[in-house]
Amino acid sequence: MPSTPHGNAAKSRSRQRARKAGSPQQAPMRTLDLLGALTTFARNGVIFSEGQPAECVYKIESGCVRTYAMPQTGERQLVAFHVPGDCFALEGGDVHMMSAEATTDSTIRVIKRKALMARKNDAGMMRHLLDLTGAELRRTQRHNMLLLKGAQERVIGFILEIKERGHSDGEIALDMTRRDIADYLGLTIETVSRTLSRLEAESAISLPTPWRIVLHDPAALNLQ
Amino acid sequence: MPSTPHGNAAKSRSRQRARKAGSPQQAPMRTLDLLGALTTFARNGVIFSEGQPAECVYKIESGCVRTYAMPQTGERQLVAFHVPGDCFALEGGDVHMMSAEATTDSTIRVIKRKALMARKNDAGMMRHLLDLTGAELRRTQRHNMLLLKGAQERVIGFILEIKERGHSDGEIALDMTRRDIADYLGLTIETVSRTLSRLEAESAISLPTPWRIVLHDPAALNLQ
DNA sequence: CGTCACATTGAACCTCTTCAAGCGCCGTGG
DNA sequence: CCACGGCGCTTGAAGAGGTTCAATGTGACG
Repeated sequence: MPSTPHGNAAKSRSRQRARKAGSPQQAPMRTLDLLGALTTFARNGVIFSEGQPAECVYKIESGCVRTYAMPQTGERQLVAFHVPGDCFALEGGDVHMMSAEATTDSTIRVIKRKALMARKNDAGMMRHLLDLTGAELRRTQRHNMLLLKGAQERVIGFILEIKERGHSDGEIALDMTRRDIADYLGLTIETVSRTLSRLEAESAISLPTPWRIVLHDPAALNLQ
Repeated sequence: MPSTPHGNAAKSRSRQRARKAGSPQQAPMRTLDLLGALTTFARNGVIFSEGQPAECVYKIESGCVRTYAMPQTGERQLVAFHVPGDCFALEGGDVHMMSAEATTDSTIRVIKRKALMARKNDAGMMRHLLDLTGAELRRTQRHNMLLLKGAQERVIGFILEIKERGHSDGEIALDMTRRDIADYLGLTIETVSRTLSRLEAESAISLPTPWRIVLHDPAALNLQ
C-alpha cells in the first residue's frame, strides 16, 4: 500500500513511503548534510508557517513539500513543490513569507541558520548556499514563465517539470493532489482534471490511476 | 523633456535621464561596486540575449531593465523589472535563460563573473552575493503569487510593487510601456489600460499622463 | 457496507482576450 | 508653419477560455 496523497490522513500519519524510498539521486555528501538534524513529517504535516521567524533552512531527503501563501482574502497560492535533493527557505528575511507542508510523508534535514551563520567566514559554505539559492531562483523564474501561458501549456509544463525533477522515465508518480496542482498552476481542479483527460483522449498521456501519469509522446508535449 | 518610454526611439538614443538621476538609495559603498565597469544603455538597448554564455552579473545605477524569455512559439514573457540598486543575472547557469534590455536610458555596472570567481574564497563577497540572490528570489516569489490572482489584483500589485521599489511617495513614474506591463502581468495591453481607467474612474488613482500614476487611497488598494 | 476524501464530467456564466476603430503626442518633411 | 505618419494608449463590441455550480464516480478505510 503505497503512500499516496489519496490515503486517509489520520492513518497516513504512521506510514512509511514504499515507492522511491531511500536516498535518491543526491550528491555524495554535501556540506549541509553535516549540520542538519533529520526529521520526519507526516502527510499534511506543518514544517513552518507564514509569519513565523525564519530560523532554519531545509533539505529534503525523501517525500515532497509544498510552500504556499494564504492571503486573508483570497485563495491559497502555491509557490513551489520541493522534491528530494532540493533545499527550501533559502530566500532569507526575518520571517517566513510562506508556509511549508509535506504533501506526503517526508524526511527532511533541518538546519539551523545560526549554525550556518556561525560559518559565515567559510567561503565554501557560503558558495554552496549561493549555488542552491541560484538553483531555486532559476526554478522560480521558470515557474513564472509557465504562469504566463494558457491552461493546457501550464499542465504540460507541470508534467514535464515533475518528470525532470523526479528523474522519472516514462511513468510519473504524483505526490500531490489535484488541489495542490491547481493552486500551483493558478487554475481550478476542474480545469486540471479536464486538461489531463483531454491529453489522455488525444493519446499524449495515459492515467492508469489519478496519481500516475504515463507519457506516450514526450516530443508532442514539448511542442505545445 | 524627460526620458520616458514614449519618446521617439531613434532620438532617445542620445538623451539623458532628467528625472531621478544620480545615485538613489543605495548603501554607502558595497563590495560589488569596486569590481564593475559602468556602462550606459539607450532605451531598448540589448544588455544580453537568451542563449548567450552568462559571463557577467549586473547592478543598476540608474534607469530600468526588463528581463524576458521569447519562446519560438508564443508571446514574450517578461520575468522581471529591475530598478536602481537591483542586481540581475544572479541565477547562475552557463547560458542565459532570458534576455535583458533597458526600458529607458540606463547606467549599469557590469561585473565579470571571472572577477567574482577569482574571489570565491572571499566569504564576505560570497555572502554578499548570497544576500542579493536571496532578495531576487523573494521578489520572484512575490511576483509568482501575483500571477495567481485576477487582472485587477495584478495591476494593483504591480502599482504597489513599483511604488515600493522606486521609493515613490504619492506619485509613481512609469519607466515602461503598457506592453511591458502587460507581458509582465500575463495580461493584454487592453486589459491593463482598461483596469487603470477603471481604477481612475473609482477615484483610487489618477493618471495625469499615461506614464504617471498618482495614488489617492493606497489603503483601499491594499485591501483588494 | 457505509463513509469520506478526492477525482471526474456537464452546463451556465463570467472574465479576459481578440478584433477593430479612434485619439493624442511628437518628430518630420513638404 | 502646418500636415502627415508613426507610435503608444484608450475604448467598444464580439468571442473564447476558464470558472463556478452541481452531480456523479471511485478507491480506501473502518
